Amino acid sequence: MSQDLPTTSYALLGLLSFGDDLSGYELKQRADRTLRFYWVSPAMSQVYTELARLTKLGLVRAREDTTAPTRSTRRFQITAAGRRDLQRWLSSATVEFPALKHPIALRLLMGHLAGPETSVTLLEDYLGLLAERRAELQAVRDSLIVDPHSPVDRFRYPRMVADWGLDYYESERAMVVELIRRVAATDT
Amino acid sequence: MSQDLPTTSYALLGLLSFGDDLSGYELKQRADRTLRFYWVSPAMSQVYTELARLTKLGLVRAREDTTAPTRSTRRFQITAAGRRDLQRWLSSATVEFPALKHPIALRLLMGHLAGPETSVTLLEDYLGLLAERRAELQAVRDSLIVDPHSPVDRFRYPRMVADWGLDYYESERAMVVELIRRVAATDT
DNA sequence: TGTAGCATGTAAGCCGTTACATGATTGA
DNA sequence: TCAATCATGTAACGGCTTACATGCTACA
Repeated sequence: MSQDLPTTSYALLGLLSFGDDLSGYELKQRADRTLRFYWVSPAMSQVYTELARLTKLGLVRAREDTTAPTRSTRRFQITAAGRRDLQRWLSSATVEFPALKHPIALRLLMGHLAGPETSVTLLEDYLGLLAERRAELQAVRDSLIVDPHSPVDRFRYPRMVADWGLDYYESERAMVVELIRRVAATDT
Repeated sequence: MSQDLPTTSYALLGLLSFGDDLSGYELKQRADRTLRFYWVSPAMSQVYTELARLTKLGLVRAREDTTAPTRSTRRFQITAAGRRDLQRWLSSATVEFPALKHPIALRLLMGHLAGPETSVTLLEDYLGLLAERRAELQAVRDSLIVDPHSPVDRFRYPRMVADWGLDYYESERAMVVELIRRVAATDT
């Protein structure tokens, strides 16, 4: 009966659509491994809030793990209704253009205040961050091997998305190198 | 005296650091032409809220345009303190990694639910949006010509940022074309 | 024995949005 | 004269964060 949820809800629901059921804690970990690179990694508290909402809407179902005494681990799985809703969202929602918040580009814009040296340093620092990120995503990509137990290749699409990200990081790296050259060529 | 403002405040302040004074309305327009592509374009209401805050902090100053009778146009200019504060922010703040919210990548991740046809359509639609955006940014880039009245080239850095964006759009286009190929190669 | 990781949640608050409210000026 | 654009603001609220609160389990 859900009309329109925030995109992050569908994102988390989507992470539960790969066939396994996860605790809130595990869902957060999966978000950190995938969602983080092209959406957001929601805070733990939001993951639990979101799971509560999705449960109330009947899009996920909790399976209480009653082995533990006090605070039990609740594992969530997507319901048939949830899968339907996700499918509807995937085909119906109008596609928005990606939103980029790029602090480095923002700072470079004000290069006339910072000066060429500071701007070059900024870009060089960014190159470092970029290499780190790239390595993290590469590790994720490497773990997305063809699942031998699955009849269909579950990770086919996640692999494509990861490759997309890696390609993006590479093109950023190349352009930042070029920008450093251009800034350094400024006569002071 | 400002300790730490949200980044958008500094972004708007930065737009006022190019030498001319702007009304809230004009500042919004400038944000739409520049900031939009790699930060956010704040809502009109926020531009005015932000200008009020920056004024209270002494980082911008309003010059009342008393020619009009009732609702006068207030034009804002950056103060010396504002310029100092921006410079401090530019050199001190730790650089955060860019945050990307990419609804298309998010949807592609769930390609196993949507199916290859829907996924291809999604990517093709994105290609259209991308071309539009590219054209918009190209128009902005073309308007950033060397200012003959300015002793230093005011738009040198904005040009670099615009070129950066154009390069990004081009690399996205190429990768999306490749992704369409890969999705289409799926056996159904 | 104590710390890191697993595990779940509530409360307060920030940043920004949309909706609402108002009015002047310019040109078709 | 009517619509579009210029122009300025307030109110309500949404989405997400950080800070806080709690407790178990495994291992060094």
